[in-house]
Amino acid sequence: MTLEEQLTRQIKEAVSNLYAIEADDKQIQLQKTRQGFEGNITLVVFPFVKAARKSPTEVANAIGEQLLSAEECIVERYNAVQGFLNLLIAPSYWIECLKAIDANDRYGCLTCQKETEEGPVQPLMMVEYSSPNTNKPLHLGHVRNNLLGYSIARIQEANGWKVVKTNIVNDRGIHICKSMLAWQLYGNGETPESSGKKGDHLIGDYYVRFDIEYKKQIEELKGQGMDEETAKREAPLIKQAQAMLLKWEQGDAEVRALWEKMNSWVYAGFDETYRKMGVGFDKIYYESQTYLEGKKEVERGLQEGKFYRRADNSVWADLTQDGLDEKLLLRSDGTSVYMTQDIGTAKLRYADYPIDKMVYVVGNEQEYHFKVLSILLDRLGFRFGKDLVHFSYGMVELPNGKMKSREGTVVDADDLMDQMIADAAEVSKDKVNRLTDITPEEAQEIARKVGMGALKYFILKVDPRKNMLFNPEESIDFNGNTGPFIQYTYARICSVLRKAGTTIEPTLKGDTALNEKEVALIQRLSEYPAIVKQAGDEFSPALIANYAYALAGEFNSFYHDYSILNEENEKIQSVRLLLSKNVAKVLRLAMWLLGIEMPERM
RNA sequence: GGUCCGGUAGCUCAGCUGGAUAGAGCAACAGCCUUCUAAGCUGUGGGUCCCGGGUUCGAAUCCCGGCCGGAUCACCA
Repeated sequence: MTLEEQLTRQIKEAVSNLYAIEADDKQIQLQKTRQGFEGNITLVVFPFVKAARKSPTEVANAIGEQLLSAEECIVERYNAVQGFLNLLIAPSYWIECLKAIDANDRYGCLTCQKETEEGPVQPLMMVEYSSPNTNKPLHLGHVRNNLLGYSIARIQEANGWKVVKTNIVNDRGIHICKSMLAWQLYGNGETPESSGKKGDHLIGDYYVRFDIEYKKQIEELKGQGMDEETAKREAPLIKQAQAMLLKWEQGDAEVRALWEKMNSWVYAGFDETYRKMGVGFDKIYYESQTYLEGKKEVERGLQEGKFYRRADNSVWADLTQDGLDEKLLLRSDGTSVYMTQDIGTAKLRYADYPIDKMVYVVGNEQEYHFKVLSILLDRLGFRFGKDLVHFSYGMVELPNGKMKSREGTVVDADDLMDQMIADAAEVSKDKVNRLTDITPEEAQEIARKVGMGALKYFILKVDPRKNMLFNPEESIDFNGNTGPFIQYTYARICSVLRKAGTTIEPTLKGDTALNEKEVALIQRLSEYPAIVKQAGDEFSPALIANYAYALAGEFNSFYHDYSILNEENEKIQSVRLLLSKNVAKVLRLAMWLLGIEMPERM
């Protein structure tokens, strides 16, 4: 039972005795005691003042007295300030609390079950993230997506779900044809080997090239007196790309061979990026393998009168009843669009897995798309349509606005990661006073963990729903509210524990004295499971990050003020060791949920 | 124009399911390493919580109306 639960029960009893108030949980408002007041936890008594017909202070004092005389009293002292009843919890409670935390290696991991005919089972959540297009390398926007998706998967696992991480690779479509066409026209047979470029970067360069040449053609046509709209439609390059897409859908051998070759280059590049980022998937879907299923579903919907065909042969869904527009599902030339593919992918996924909850980690720019997808799936008779969750996160913006691949104003994922690791290596070079016995390989490994930790934390600490700013001119910090700060705290504890040597047995007695900072730390540790729960409910890695920062900060303050290894009182030393060990454990568990590795030395 | 999201210190962000004196980090300034790792700790300065109403014992937080910024409403994905 948590502290809050115990107190809630006792407070209910108290107000019932005192004022005959039958309080519900919502009225029992407990919060952490504010700095500057004595106490650990505070009851807000305003909700009882009216019914009690007493002043707030009187009510607070009366409840305080009741808590002191309660059976299994855990309150040592109390003080009442206006309507706030500050409670100081007895040290023996905190010692027991610490022992319980120590005994649990999977502290903070919750269980979750759903009832079935065969008994309770773990429910399954599928998390889709990353979802790259195979026409360009990953950039910082994708990094946010990948880190969020991966972290969300781990957080939901900690909340008791069975999680299947999935990736839908957008490996076909007009944008892919643009890269292919540009390579065909201007590439002179260039390959990753011949150019020394990573495959995804090579392809990305041709995607940019297409746009440059296309724009030239548009300008030319406009110079001949054509209006912009027509020029965009009539430019030879776009017509060629459309023709190529049509050929692709018709299975043209030559186009397919080119497509296979170029995609294989991209996948080799992506694999490297994912490995460096430390993310992975349990099941990968390719749109080239799901779009036909989508087309079939659209055809079915058409036959069942749920969609309609226009005179130009294109197929549409009328969503005006749902307050939305009309949505294209198949182009007039019969080729499929994004929506078509997503319908097919969804169907296949539900056929492959007993999904209880489907989560799409996709940017907030696609909110309309998922609203429509949900309605379309529902209309097609899929029970899961209504339940899909679009985990909509904000954009990463640069000081001069949004990133645009075609315009080359992107922060490349590979470059950024390399830069972070190089910066970390540079910083640790200055830390000459320690780690003298370390090999260059170990040093590099630490730099990798620290650099990636800085990057991941930088991104994940921000509320995922909000847009965030990245300034390439300013390197990501290694001091203050950062990943390395937390890693450093962890490394320091590891160092202390190494020097303490012997394994620490939790043989603590309830009468051990605790200082304020020790109590604050234990209390902070005790909050962790609730944070994990909340992070799961709200899909927010940021809550975990902020928690870890607060915990590390409190530990650093404690570490500064009190010695652990030089403490002469054995009882006190063993409490401090046990406390340190568990702070390290929770930091590691929390950072694990963010996908951040923790170096034991740095 | 419709819909959605945001606006908190010079900058980047917490806090937002209503509670005490609105918090961190960075940047600036001042201290702390013969003592468990100074990627640390301590302190100083810095705020019309976009504006105006309303609800309430109490509003950065909830409601309404503005202002500003972003996203979206494609035979793009």
